Amino acid sequence: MLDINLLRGKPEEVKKSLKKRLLPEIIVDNFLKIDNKWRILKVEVDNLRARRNKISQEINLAKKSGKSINSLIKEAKEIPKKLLEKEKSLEDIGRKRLELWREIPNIVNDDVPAGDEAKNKVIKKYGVARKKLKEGHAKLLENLGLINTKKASEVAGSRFYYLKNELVKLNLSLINFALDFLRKKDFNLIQPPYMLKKQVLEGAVTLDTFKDAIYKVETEDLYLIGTAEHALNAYKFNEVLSQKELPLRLAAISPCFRREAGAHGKDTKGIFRTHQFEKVEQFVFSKPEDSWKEFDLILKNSVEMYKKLGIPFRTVLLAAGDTSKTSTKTIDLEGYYPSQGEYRELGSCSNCLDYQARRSNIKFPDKNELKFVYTLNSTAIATERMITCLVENFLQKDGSIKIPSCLWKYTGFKVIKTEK
RNA sequence: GCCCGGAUGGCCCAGUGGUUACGGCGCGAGGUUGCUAACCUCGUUUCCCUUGUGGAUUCCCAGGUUCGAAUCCUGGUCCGGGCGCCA
Repeated sequence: MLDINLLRGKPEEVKKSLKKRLLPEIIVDNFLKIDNKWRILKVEVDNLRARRNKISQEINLAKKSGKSINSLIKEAKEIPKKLLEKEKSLEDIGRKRLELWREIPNIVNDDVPAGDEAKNKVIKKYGVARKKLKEGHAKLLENLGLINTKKASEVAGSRFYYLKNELVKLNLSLINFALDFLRKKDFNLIQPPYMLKKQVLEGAVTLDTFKDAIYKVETEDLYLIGTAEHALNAYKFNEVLSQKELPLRLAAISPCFRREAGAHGKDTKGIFRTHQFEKVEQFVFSKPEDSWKEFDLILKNSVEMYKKLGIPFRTVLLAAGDTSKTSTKTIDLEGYYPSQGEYRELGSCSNCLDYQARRSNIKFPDKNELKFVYTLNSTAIATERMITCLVENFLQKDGSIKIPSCLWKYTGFKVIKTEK
């Protein structure tokens, strides 16, 4: 969430950002209205509490000096009644206020273009996107006997899959490649919890993500993570980090679970968009002044890995309307898909400033005050998604699939052959 | 799943119903001296307002009892120990 002083002091700045995101500016006024109400009520409640505390002290003093306390007690007994009512409405309004506050998205950075995804800006292209293909990854993998989505949808529903044989190894190889790569860059490797408590997950995501993307575990107060980012942000939930441990760079491997509620009919074939996939994720807790340096670092890591894999891809600065609510600026990495003649998202790199840290209460000491840290995240490799891109780009004339050389030591094979 | 014990400021730790939660370490600002450092003073939860010698809030979380709760009661979470179950 945003700094309360920014909301109160410079609401026009927040509105400007909302406009760039194509979101209604009125939510700022709605928040400020209720914030105002809350402040007035808070003063009333505080005053009543002050009176109560004072009388309690007087009772204590009178008792010690042996004076009569009956009349004092009588007055004191009146206060809780009045308080109860006021406290109740303070709480109700406070809850509503927090809800509205949390739904105001992060301020987008100055260089982020206004508008929807049509305004996304290509930054740089890597490799050559020239190959053409009739069949997409889904058909290719099925023909090779490497996936079975039919059985998966029968037993689990649409957007599930069975990976088979060499594809299982390829998937694990991508994971190991990414983990080794980041370990060499001194990232701390993490295998996090795959479920989180509601309160903790709310520290990383806004309500719309909750609604469309997150699975609830029915028997517990737990939710399946949609990405390791959630669990990595949670790694320091409610903590004060020391100056020394910043920047704290983490790389996690986890499955990701997504309901894809808002994506009906899109990318329904194969393993491009699924309810469950593996991803290696980079996450950084940083001091404010270092955050853009860290942003460049994790973006560069992702770019380097994609280069080693040898796929054609590009980096794209997302327009405000396409940037997630927690992020101030996001750069997507998009791989080229010969079957579609298009670039599609493989991962993204975001700077969330103190937006998540404020929600999750993660601070560090600076001078004689505690400040919120900045958080950043970037996809290293979302492996199933990456596989779809690899197979389309590395399909050979005889129907076999070439494996990038950086993966050989993990796969143990250099090509996936056609025979089943 | 059952029984027992625990959770207090950034960290460690004291505090069995009553004014301002004790002390140590760390950190920050300022200062003193014999300057590879020692010591002293002040500060170090969050929020609100009329910005000052102001008020509220804060002892794992949510309720409750009370004029008043870190302290008593109920429920929960997590940590440690014991028993049970288990891949």
